[in-house]
Amino acid sequence: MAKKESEGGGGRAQAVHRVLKRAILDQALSPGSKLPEDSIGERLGVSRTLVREALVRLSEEGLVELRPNRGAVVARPTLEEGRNLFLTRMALERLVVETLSGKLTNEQIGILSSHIAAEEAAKKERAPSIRLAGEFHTLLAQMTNNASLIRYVNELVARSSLILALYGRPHSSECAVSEHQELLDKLIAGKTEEAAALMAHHLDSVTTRALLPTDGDRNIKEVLSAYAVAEGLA
Amino acid sequence: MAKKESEGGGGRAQAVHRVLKRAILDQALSPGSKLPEDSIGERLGVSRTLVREALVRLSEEGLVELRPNRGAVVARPTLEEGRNLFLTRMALERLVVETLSGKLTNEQIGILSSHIAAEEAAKKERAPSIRLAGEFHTLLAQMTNNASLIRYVNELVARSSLILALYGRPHSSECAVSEHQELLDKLIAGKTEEAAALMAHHLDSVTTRALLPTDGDRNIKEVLSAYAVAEGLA
DNA sequence: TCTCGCCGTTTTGTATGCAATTCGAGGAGA
DNA sequence: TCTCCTCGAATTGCATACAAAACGGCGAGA
Repeated sequence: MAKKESEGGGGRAQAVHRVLKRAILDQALSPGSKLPEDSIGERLGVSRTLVREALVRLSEEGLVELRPNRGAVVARPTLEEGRNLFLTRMALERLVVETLSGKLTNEQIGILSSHIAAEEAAKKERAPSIRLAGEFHTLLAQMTNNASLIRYVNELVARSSLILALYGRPHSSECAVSEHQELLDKLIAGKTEEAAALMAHHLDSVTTRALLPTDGDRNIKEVLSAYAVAEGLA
Repeated sequence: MAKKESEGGGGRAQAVHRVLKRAILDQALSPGSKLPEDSIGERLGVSRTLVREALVRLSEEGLVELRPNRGAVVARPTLEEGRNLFLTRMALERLVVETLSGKLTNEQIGILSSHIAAEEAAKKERAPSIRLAGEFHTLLAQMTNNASLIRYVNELVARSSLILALYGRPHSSECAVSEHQELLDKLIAGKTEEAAALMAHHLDSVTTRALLPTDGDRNIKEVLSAYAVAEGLA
């Protein structure tokens, strides 16, 4: 009845995919890191074939960049891409909110509440709090039962971690836990427009708080990189 | 200056991907068709490795279903998935409209106008008119310069073709050309809300015109399939 | 000292081979 | 006649082998 191999959907290729994705989202592999097929395969005990498949998947999700003949690296979204990504995220999460408003079951409310509690508890540790904050959004999406919506929100949330890793202020809480609680309250009360506005504000505050680089050197690097890509200089 | 090999981004894997995608969107490969790795590879003059990579990509885009150990088939979205997909599409295309409203350049207007003219000209032929109608939407998305938005709209438009292939009425024009023209007018005039409403109506009319099966047997099959998946009977 | 180009090393691109799994036909038993 | 089992054929899962391309160091020339 129970499957072996640490559960998971299907074959080992999926497993490799999950491992890499997790490592990227935990920032164990930070943006720009090289992802050589053979060393990854050696470390994970699989052949390059499977690693390659996982890398293709990750590139489709926008988490890694596949440079022809030059290997894969963890994606390094530009500031501009980051802003656009949050715009897209807002459009989709608005749909999430509209779909869920006033329709949450008690069970769902319980799940969300305890998740918020977990966020509160982990507020001090940076890595888990980032992950939990993202999970709140994917959890909401999940509850819509809309497959494409779920997939895209998941993807965008994952990529948001990359953005925040690159451009986020070190000590700002990316998602204020209280905002999650407020949002949940509005959703329960069925106040769709207020909930949507709150979600918009929530995401917007993340972008303005995080995307405007605070310290000069980061700023300079970013400015230069924008020019560099425009000139094809990597 | 000009690249060889029928253009295209990069390696042959991408080429295989494009070929299959095109074939699926043209309905030369209809939903449910088997996609055996070796026969495809043989036909295209590449090895199974490359075909496999292309299939993985297509499955990430939702165009093919990858059944472990049982091969790949062209995706056969359910009616429910279709409805959800159009909901997601609406949310994203609303963002497209909001982004573009009042900001189209003359060059862009020209491109869109001549595209609409092409749609008008091809109105009689079924396959090209479906493709052109989709391209109008991807063209709009393209003009937002928002990479993630572009990607998702592209994907959703492509999958919409599958939905329409499965559930569309044979003789309804899926996208009324006149609606495209109206939408363009509103965009040029900068009437954002009217344009958004028009886009919503446009997509909604597609779903209601097309997604409600007209003939009884199709209806029955679909109803049964919903129950079947719920029971795990494929 | 700086730049450019050559060549060995490393890494990717792709084909192929073998093991494992699934599918389907045909036959035995009821 | 219908069901179930068995076995061969076809297909996928995965590893490996080889060719091609990119990276990096070294030395020649300015």
